Amino acid sequence: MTVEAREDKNMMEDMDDDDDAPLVFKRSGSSSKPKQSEPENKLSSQKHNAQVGRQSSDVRPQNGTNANAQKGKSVTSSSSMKPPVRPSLVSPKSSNSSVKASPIKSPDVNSKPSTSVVGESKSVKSTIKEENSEDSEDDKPLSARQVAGSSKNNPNQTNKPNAPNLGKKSNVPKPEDSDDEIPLSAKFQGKSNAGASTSRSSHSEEKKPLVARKPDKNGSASTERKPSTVLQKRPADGVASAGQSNLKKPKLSDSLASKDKKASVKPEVKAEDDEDLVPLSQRTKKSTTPEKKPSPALKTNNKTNSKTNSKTNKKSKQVSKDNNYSKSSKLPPSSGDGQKWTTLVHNGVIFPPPYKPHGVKMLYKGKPVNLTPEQEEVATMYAVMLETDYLKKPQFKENFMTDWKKILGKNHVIQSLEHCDFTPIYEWHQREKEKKKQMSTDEKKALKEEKLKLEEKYMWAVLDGVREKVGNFRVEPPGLFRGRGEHPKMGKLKRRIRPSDITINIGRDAPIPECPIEGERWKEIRHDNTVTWLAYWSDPINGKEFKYVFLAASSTLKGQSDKEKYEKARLLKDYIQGIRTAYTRDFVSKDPAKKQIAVATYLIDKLALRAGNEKDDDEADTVGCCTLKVENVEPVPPNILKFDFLGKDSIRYQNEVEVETAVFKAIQQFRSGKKGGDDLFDKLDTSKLNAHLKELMPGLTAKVFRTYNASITLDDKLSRETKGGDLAEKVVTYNHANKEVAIICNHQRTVSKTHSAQMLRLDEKIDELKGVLEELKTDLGRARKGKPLLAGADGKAKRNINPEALERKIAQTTAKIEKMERDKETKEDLKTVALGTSKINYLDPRITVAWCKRHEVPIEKMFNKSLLEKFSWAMDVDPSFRF
DNA sequence: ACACGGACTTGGGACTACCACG
DNA sequence: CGTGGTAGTCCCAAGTCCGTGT
Repeated sequence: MTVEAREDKNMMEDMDDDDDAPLVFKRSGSSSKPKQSEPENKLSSQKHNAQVGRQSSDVRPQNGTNANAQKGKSVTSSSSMKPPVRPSLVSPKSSNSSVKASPIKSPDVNSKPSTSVVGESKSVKSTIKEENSEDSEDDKPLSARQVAGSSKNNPNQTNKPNAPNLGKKSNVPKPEDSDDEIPLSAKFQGKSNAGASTSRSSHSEEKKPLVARKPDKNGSASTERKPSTVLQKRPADGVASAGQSNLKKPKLSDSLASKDKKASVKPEVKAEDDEDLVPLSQRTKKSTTPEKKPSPALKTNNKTNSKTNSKTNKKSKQVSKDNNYSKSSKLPPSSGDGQKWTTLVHNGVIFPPPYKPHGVKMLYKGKPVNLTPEQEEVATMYAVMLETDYLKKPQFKENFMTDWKKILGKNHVIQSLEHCDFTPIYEWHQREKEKKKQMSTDEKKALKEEKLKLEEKYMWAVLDGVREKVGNFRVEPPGLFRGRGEHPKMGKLKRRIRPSDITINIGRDAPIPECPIEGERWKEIRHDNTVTWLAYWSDPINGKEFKYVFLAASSTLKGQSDKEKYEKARLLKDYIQGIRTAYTRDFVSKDPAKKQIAVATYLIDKLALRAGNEKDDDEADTVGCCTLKVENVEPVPPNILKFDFLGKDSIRYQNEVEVETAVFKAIQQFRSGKKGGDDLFDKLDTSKLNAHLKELMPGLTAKVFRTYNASITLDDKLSRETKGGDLAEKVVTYNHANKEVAIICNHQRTVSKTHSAQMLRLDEKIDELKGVLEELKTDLGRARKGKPLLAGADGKAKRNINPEALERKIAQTTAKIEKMERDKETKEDLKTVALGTSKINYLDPRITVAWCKRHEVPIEKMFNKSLLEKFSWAMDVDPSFRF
């Protein structure tokens, strides 16, 4: 064992060296290309994700300030004591949006797609599209649509056109934008086609193989899924390339070698990208379709392969795959059987340093107490949190004490938290922090380098010959669990994770990472290429859950998956109209289950609500669409629904929305005869909902609506609201669109503690500038009349300046004031809205990249370094790309 | 039909690095 | 040159969704 490990090590190191180059995208220039081929593949397959979509703007929750407040979390400052604060606030800004669903034209929804057909469909669509071109409201978010309908009322939204149909919706404070421009709906109808229905998918049955374990080198047992045979070494190429990084070797057979592949691939790829050109509808179809559905044949192959697995298989597999389909079909290699990689090399994970006792004594009933290092460690975790709001929560304290007592032992002097005084430890900690802060820049730098050196080898993995960043190679240090909201387990001790808790997943031919802690060994070694994790351990707080180590977001693997997510959302565009028509029809279904599904789908589509899985009692009490309680939705006649509930992360969602009468009535009916805490949708859960959605579109799940609505909204707003203007104005336009999306998705943040002070300071500065402006104007008047200028504030006489110069100054000052006022507005506006989350997770980066290209905005203005890396797959999109 | 195990995405806040300012 | 505001990172919790075994 060890031996082997060693070898690896070397390898890796070498590689590392190569790369020093820090960032840079791994993929080579064309970068995306290579990948592309893969991505497609994936689509087809399995799992994954679909994601979300969203819609209209109207809906936005009102958050205003309140929202923030609500979150209980936060704030460290203790001063305020309030307990957990949560929601109190809230008042929304009122908005209501009205939404209506627009009924739209086309009839049927269901359409399930006929399979094949891709080509056809495409063409069809295209035609359609062109004709109608614009409109289709479908593309737009519901809300938007509605709004339009409602027309006047909604000020807010922005969105969509008024197409004829729209339903009405309401209002909300936002101004209306120009929605009008939008076209109408035309398109929808056709869409259906496509898809194959469903399922195809892939399940890879094989996956489960299980595990036989054998002891392996590290002593840990290794499991293998299949009978594997011998190991072959990893293909040389893999290694080689590894060093470099770039090309990923395709899984293909060696022969294909990257080059060929690329070449061949490219065209394909191109095609995809090109789709952009094509009308939306077409595009989507094209791309998506092919990708998604693997031909049966393929699947089979894959499966078999996978099963067989083991090295031999691997190789052979690959080959075969390639041959069979890969290129032509576009399927992703992985697609069929769920294989995610062929070779995987990494160095495992790094552990936090062992606890270093500080010896500072806390007081119990006023007297210093001796604690063992273990006891002291836990006491310190608590002491450090002295100034946080957590320590105001009884639940937290109780859980902490329960766990700490286990370590103190039954007869320890410390029996009650009440008599504990952690101040000495807290102060010691503050001093340590201060010391650190006071270190010179050089010292800090040295420290940083030292750390880097220690961690470097863990930062990278080589997957299929490509060097990729590892996301979280640091094992979580022990600490006190900080749950969000009113989590029943907050304050519990999260114990230290040891190597014997960790399962490593690595290529069969790769050396097993050396266990970094002397005398210990890994729990298990696996060689499962159907998953992407490099290591995992079970969560010490909730033993049923796992903590995984994955590749970073910038990796090809994640990039592919991300792209598939957006492609799926784009596919929804083709189905959305039919889906909306269908659920609208079911609002009045006699079948209660159907009716609930229809209403729930409507809410998910219109409000971008999350699915809402069931939760255990030992988790914070939060809800999503399927788990909404009667008390969370209040119908206000004639047709307004007031939502108020805690969603993911205990973030409050408050919104008033105008809905279609049928929905309004349905909600009233669902509520009747129930208590506040009862489920609004008693006949529904996420699996039923998603099963239904899958019948409407292959791979469709609730989250896809969020992605769809978020991306379509951005695309729509950008195209509608970008006027000429300078760079700064364009950026403002983008951020405005981004903000709309964040509001729709209810992405909030707490108001910074210094927000109000900052606003005041801005006001002061503006006032000051205004004073200067007045003075300049006075000066100008005098200068024009030839009078000497008045003395300045400092009492000194000013030099006389000619009127032109004064005018210039006035213009400058005026511009400065305007800019500051704009900045101030934006700041106030965004104080509770977080733009980052949607940018990272919901907005198809190709929309942004294409927009930047079209409007000559440097992409760096919109994406920071991490985002650029994460979205490297989207960089070469055609400027005409539209979601 | 379900409960449950499992894998992967999404999310806000703490922490840091960094940059403009007085 | 300290500072404070921020933008960017890190951290890890909390969701979604799939497959499975019962």
